[in-house]
Amino acid sequence: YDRYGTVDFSGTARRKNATRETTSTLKTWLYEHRKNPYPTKGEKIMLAIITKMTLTQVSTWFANARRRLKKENKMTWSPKNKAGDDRKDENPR
Amino acid sequence: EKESKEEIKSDTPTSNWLTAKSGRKKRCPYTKHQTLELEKEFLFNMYLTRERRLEISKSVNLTDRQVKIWFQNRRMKLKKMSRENRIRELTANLTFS
DNA sequence: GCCCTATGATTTACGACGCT
DNA sequence: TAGCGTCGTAAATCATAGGG
Repeated sequence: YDRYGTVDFSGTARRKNATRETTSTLKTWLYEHRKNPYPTKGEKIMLAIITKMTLTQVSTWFANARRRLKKENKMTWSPKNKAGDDRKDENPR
Repeated sequence: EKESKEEIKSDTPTSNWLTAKSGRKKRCPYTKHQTLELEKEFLFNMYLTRERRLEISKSVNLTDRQVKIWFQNRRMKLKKMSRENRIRELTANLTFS
């Protein structure tokens, strides 16, 4: 228990769901890039800034979104190579 | 604290890991005991020698490869936590009055 | 308040690439 | 080449916000 720092101490960030605006922004990006829903690091940073989320949260959001879309048979992109992933064109690392 | 039935066979023990076709191995959550042992070792050293890794894998009943990957993932987790703490501190000093 | 389940985060397991 | 390193991700699982 207590995955986040302290057990409720007024002010200790407990997980919060994304706001409607944030979800809307990310869903829009996802839909516009449905053929390749893998934002590059630069794109993630941009999305993180406009949604006021952290880079990690943006990555997690996309990972969950892709997987849940796939589970509902709504995968609109090519399966990506095997598992794990594939190179991300622009400045890979 | 009773660990109920620990160390249950990890589906594919010694039998194979590569013999039966190469599907990706299904994720198998480690027991509290296994995690605790790995965590203790990590506290001692973040990087394992081949010998040490072999000993550990035997003691927690995981494959050599699983232990190697566990340490790799653990180091990534540590790096992520450090990053977050750094930013948290920075933000706190900026916001605190 | 008491379930639920949708959602964000964490835990295993790899593939691709790096370096020695 | 062998072999272990990091990085990004998939998939499964976990924890709990939040709405009925």
